[in-house]
Amino acid sequence: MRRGGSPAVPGPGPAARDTRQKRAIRRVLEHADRPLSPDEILAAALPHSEGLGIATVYRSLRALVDERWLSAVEVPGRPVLYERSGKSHHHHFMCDVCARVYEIEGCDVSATLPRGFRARDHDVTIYGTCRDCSANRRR
Amino acid sequence: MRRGGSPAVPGPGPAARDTRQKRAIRRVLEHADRPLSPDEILAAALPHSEGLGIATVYRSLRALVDERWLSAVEVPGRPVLYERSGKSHHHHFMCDVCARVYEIEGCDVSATLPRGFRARDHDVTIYGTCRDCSANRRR
DNA sequence: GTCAAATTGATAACATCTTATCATTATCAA
DNA sequence: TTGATAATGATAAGATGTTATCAATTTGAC
Repeated sequence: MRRGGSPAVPGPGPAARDTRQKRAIRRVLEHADRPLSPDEILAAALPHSEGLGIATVYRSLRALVDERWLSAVEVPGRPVLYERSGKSHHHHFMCDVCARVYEIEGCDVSATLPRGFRARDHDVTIYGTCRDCSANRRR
Repeated sequence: MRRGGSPAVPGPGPAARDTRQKRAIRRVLEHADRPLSPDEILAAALPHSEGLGIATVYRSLRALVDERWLSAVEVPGRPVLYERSGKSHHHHFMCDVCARVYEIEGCDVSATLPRGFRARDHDVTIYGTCRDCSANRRR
């Protein structure tokens, strides 16, 4: 059970200050109900931190991933998304219409690999129409 | 069973010539045992068509996808790969070591989607170590 | 063989996403 | 409050993948 008290890096590093920007970004990610892109995170955090810049978002995301507070979610054909670490095993649903990515639970995968292949992990992405977009289209 | 005699575009377009370059590219894809990236296709086709350029590879790939001779395969965090169309339903395995992508058959997925979500398709990507890399590492 | 025009290859230009730079500002231990 | 310095924001620069440009070449109907 790899958890890493401190990041894999040597020393504990410099100070690490608690800023309005980082608080806003963490806040957004704590309350997100789906993985978010850096742009979405910026947009959602701006109201809590006027003037927040995209560079700070990227910097904070990198730091939060390093300290394992965040996990990167990669979906085919989209930029990397971010979600809180430590969630139970789950997969993702990408809406054809709005391109948002949702988490889905209870997904079973069974595969037989060729001789000599060893599996370490897997991703499942389901494509379709999300609830909002189904409703808006009335069909 | 959508097959499209002619591409979704209006007219049948201009001539369409049979060139050494296109033949080389089609040949590579016909004999590939896994989805290939544009760079891999260029490298594999070069011996059959000296001086072949990457621009021609991209042009040809686009044309072949348009006429449904090729399908694009998207894997998280990698450039788009291409494989022959018309293969039976299958998924992909990406090697952690060499980053090559293989096709795998016989993969079952079952998921329960939230109310209002409708699935249209799905992708499964399994990560691990391929046969070559397992063998080379002797462990 | 001719020749209009499709195709090619080299490369510049784009698109997109991410990181580096640096002057300015904010943090927080003392 | 002070002050060393971490952090920020604007933006340039980088990385990567793909497309456009255009002169030169190749194709193929005649």
